[in-house]
Amino acid sequence: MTLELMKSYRNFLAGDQILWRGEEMTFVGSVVQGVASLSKTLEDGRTQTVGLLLPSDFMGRPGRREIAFDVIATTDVTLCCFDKKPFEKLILQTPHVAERLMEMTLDELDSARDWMVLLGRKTAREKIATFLEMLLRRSQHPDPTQGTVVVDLPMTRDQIANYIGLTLETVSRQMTALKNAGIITFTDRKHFKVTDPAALHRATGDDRELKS
Amino acid sequence: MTLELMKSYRNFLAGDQILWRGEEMTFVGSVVQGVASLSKTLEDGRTQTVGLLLPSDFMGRPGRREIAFDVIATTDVTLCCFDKKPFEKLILQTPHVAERLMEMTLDELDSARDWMVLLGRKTAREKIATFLEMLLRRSQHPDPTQGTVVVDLPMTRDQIANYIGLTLETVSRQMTALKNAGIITFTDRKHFKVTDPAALHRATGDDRELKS
DNA sequence: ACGCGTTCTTGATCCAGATCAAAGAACGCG
DNA sequence: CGCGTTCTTTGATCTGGATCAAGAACGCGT
Repeated sequence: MTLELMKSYRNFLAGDQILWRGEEMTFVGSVVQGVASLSKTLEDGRTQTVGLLLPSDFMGRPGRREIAFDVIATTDVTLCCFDKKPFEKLILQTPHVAERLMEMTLDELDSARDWMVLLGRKTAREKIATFLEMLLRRSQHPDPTQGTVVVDLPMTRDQIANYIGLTLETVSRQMTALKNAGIITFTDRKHFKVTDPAALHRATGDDRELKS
Repeated sequence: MTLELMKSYRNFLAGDQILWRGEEMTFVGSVVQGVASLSKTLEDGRTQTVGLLLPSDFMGRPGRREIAFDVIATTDVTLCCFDKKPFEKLILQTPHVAERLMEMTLDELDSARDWMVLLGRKTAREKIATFLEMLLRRSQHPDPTQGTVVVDLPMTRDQIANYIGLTLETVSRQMTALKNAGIITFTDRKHFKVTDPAALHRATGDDRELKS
């Protein structure tokens, strides 16, 4: 009856392919820990990451048989999975869950569109700033004292480049530029602090707006 | 009870702003004829079109209070509208409609992601080819004899540029390049024929796949 | 038919970011 | 601890598309 009974956990190592494009999906689930990326590949090998799954993000689309992109574990990942069939049954029975799912899909659509603006119109620096600000916003601040918090940078320069439509060299250069501008500092390659959040936001090119 | 009773038509002239970003949406609806575009603007005026509404496309997101982008009439547009409140009530009562809505939202999400690949990774020529092929696919062939059909190009070079992340000059150049390559011909600025659909597809950079 | 604003094409030049190349860091792993 | 491997940074150069700048073609109203 309840979701609890049909729940299972799956683990993947960094680099593992979780799902292949065109593959039939047998389960839905959500990310417990780690990061996974949704990506598409052109015939000649160029790839574009079309979405990131961070902890708490939902994966899978009830009602769809197969998936339209590859899902790859960016870091080691733990997924909380439900078999698709019973899950779909549950949706039919509980309108509340269906509503929530619709809500989440609309959120995904909104962020996909925001990303279209980034990919189509933003400069390299604005892309990096937007990406880092997004990580800051989504990072759970274990200590939300408004002091600078260390943010996890859970991917390589190359993976970042694929997500924001640049090359890894440009990613590297723009990140050091942001560092030299005194906006961020790196504790190591995979962790950074935002020393000047306002300047970071200004560097994104977005309208000033703090919304939810 | 039925949708028919709460239906109304609204007309807009080319260039009219149908909805403003942040505005509260009072209705949902679908495009009867004409084309509308969904677009976002950066603080300095750069804009990116994040979606096109062609005839039969649905507009509006039940459950969401306000809209996250501007909706502008690209050509003269006729909308078939329903007041949002009663429409939402209808959804709650008819799971079938809710399902259909979910289906459409997932389709939108998929095409948004395809567009992310275009914006992030495709060359100018591939962008144009992809755009034209999309118009060809979506154009209702009044005469589906597999001869070359005249396709409507319902927007200016500038609007196209905003949709595919280029400048209007590059759009113009690449379209003449495609013409010179013998792939398409123009009857006038707003109508073209695809003389070599296979070559057009090859020019898109996409995997060969004909799916639905 | 004519004039005028708008849109489109074409040419010349420029530049942000790609590409090519080569050192440095960090990271296992035996 | 040493050593190959995989990442990252930094430098030098190249280039696709942007930008700047005229004209040419259209479309519309009178």
